[in-house]
Amino acid sequence: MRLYNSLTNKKEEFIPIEPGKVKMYSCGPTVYNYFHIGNARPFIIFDTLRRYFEYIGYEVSFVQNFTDIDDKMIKRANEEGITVKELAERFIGEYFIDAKGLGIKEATVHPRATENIDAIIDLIKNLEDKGYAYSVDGDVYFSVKKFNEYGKLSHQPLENLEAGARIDVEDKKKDPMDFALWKAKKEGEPFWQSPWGEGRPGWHIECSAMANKYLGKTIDIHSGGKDLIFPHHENEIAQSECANCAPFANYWLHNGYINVDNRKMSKSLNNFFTVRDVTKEFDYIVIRFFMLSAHYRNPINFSHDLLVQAKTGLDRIETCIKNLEFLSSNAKTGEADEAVVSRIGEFKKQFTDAMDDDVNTADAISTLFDIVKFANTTFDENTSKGSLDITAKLLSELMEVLGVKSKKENDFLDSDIEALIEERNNARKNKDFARADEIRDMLKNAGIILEDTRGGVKWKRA
RNA sequence: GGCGCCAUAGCCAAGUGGUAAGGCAGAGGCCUGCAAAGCCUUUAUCCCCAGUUCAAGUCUGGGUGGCGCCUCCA
Repeated sequence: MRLYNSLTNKKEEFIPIEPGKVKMYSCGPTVYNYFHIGNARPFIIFDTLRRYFEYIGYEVSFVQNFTDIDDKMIKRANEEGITVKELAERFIGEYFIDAKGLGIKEATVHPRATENIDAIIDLIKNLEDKGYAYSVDGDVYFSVKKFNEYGKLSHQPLENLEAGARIDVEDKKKDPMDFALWKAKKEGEPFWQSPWGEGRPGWHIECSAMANKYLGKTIDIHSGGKDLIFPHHENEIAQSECANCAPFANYWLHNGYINVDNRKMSKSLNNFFTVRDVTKEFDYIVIRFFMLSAHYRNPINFSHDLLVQAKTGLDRIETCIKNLEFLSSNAKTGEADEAVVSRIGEFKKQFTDAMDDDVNTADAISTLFDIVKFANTTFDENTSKGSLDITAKLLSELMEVLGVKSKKENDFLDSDIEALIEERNNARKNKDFARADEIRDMLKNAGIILEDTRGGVKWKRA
């Protein structure tokens, strides 16, 4: 398996620290709002990578944090007139609702910054002891100049980064590039006791502390959106490597942006759509399928039309699985055809080759369509049950790896539906097409689609 | 100013130097009580210029256009 490593700007063969195991850390949301489509991309992409690792037999430890204390949290909580903790509880709950809908598996651990203050303080103390950090009036800063590899992820020499650095008048930093590890308490803000007095952690330090605590000094893969490369990930590297005297992450993976009208979707540009809003019109799983339809490092435009396209494409695959199940239920029992078994093996390889190539989900999805085409053109009511079943199984399995397998339900009981279909069949036999269409329309309105085929009537939930 | 990314059909999108996957949409046809689903046929020389090579969408150089990071941001 080859992965594009932002650290080296190259695709590299993935070699885990421990054979058969993968330790992944992915930056999670700041829980002050519903997350938007742009936020969703890394969640979906790296969940897909995680699923794929599991599919090919790896044991994955996947850590994704919640940032539940920072400036944005405090601001929003004040606006809402609730505590930061209440705000966090609320949006962590909302996160899980959307994440579940999007097929994002729960991480092995979802640590929260506020529940790991001890680990954060220990890490800062460690840095201070080693001379990488200094305190001023209850603030603690990391001294960037002490880490001579600073800039290795963003591939920028320190001078270049400095050129753009903003110097705050109030700042107590010794150097404009230095960043806060710990912030002294301000009036009305949540705080914790520390060796430097009452205060709260800076943003970057939490990821270093939690990655270290839950995964160890060196992890296999650290991932997040491209916009986290600088300064967030650069700072994480500095903190972790100075504290541990060990490489922080062997592979750094970064996804491209979601654009709207070719501009980056972001909160500051205020051109974002929350996932929750989009689900008013499209299924969660359509959003996921849309995301996976392009390579994760490329930018993708977000638009209504593209979601419609995604939905239509996804329907084609789902319909195929339905059709295979239908044929199978009526098939004369039989062993799978040798030729089919062999084709299935080829398709599976085609899929894994695509995924092995830096998680090329767009190519992997084209394999699904190839299987659909194969099934649609070669199978009919004379096909053996075995052949139909292994094909349906592979399709379902690969859909599951991509996390785009939908579970549709509605209020109708299967037995009710079957009874109505029976009634309609009788009407059709008697050429009472008016009644037949009436039943079909009624079911359609309830989200059940009927199809008349040579083998009988097929139905599916829309 | 520094660093970097992208440019493939109406839309989306893959593509290890050897003569352009796949999906969506459109057109025509088959099947069909109608519908749905499906099938068949049909739609590109890969932004421009120059170069390397027997051979380039794929490498090199130069343009043009779009975007991003350098400041909170997935």
